[in-house]
Amino acid sequence: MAKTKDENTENSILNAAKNVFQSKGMDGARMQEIADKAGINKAMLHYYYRSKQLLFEAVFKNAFALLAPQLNKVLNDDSSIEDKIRNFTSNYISFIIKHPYLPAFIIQELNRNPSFILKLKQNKGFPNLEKFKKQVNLEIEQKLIKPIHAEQLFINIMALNIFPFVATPLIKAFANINDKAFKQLMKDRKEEVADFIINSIKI
Amino acid sequence: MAKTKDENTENSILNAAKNVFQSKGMDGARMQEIADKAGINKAMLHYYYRSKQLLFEAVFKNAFALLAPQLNKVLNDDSSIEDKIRNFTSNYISFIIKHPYLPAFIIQELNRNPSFILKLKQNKGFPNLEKFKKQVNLEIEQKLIKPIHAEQLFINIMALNIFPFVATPLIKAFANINDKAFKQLMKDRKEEVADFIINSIKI
DNA sequence: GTCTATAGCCAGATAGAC
DNA sequence: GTCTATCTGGCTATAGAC
Repeated sequence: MAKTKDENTENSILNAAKNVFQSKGMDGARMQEIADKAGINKAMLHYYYRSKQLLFEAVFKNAFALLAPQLNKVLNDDSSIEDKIRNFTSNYISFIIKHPYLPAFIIQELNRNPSFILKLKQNKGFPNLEKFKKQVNLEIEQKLIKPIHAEQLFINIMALNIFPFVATPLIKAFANINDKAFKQLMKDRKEEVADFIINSIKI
Repeated sequence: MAKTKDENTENSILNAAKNVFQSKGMDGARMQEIADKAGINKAMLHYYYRSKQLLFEAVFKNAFALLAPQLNKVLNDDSSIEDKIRNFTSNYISFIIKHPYLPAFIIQELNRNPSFILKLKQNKGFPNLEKFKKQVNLEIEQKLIKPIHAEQLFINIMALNIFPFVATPLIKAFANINDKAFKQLMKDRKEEVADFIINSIKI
């Protein structure tokens, strides 16, 4: 419907497709709705992207390409584990507040088709734990942090940062809070999550 | 296909529907596949459950009814916060290892249709944070644990326990591990997650 | 490049025999 | 209760005019 500021048709399609696919998923999305949101005709979708599958893949790859660099930041820079956790948590939650559908979308579609990630792993920017592992083990040796498996620490960081944005309706229902209160909780987490993790591992 | 030990048709349908809906989701599921898995005809599905929507709701409610008591355990018994966290973490991860699709299914379908949870909230067994909040605040006052908002602690407990089972393909790819190694990591988490949380909050 | 019209298929639901 | 056959609608995709 709204053309916002997409210069060309191809871009307005991709933008509309992003909205529809990320909220409805591949199976729930309808080409007609994407066409309507892009303000063009259904036939144009096929003219530019050949098929629903290919349009979906374009959206998915874009979404993943936004997420991956955020992770690489925590995995591959040279700051201390503590600084990494603080920076990552703050940056990442800010990032997701701007793209709230993104993590649930990626997770849902990977669960639907796990082999999809094999293609992504080919890319050289694909996140990798090797450097992070060495650093964790080094800081344990230096008695800077308590013993912990790097994989478990990594899972914990991911979980604490991402989960609330994936399970939003569940959390709002259990905590019995409205949208405004939920958003405030998420803002607070920018610092609270980092403190929580660091409290747990620092000596 | 396999009838396992479903006495009657209705049950074998529900069981087949559970498998298909939980792995494909509402939109991706096909009535034909459910019929095949139940070893009966497509028309029978409608005879017993009238529509795809109603069959789905039966599956969803069953799934949620399995999950809720697990949460109520941590929220409403009288043990200390520390004991609750240890018990919950161990029990919950054991539970999900037996039902690996369950959390992703519930979260995905609630994201697809968030208003669905309003109906669930009517049920008297629906998890509620009030008692847990009071207990957290009391233990903070008694200097047993560090100051933390009960909602944030609750989110953290949920996140650390549930997230890896929701984002399994992502974690396996990032950590570059196979299925066997992943399962071992999850078993280890039965104790590691509780230690991680308690380390963070205890004084 | 953009549109209308329609082909072709597939899935959910129903009718009706047994 | 269980089946086969079929209706009906909706969806992706394409043909073809402009």
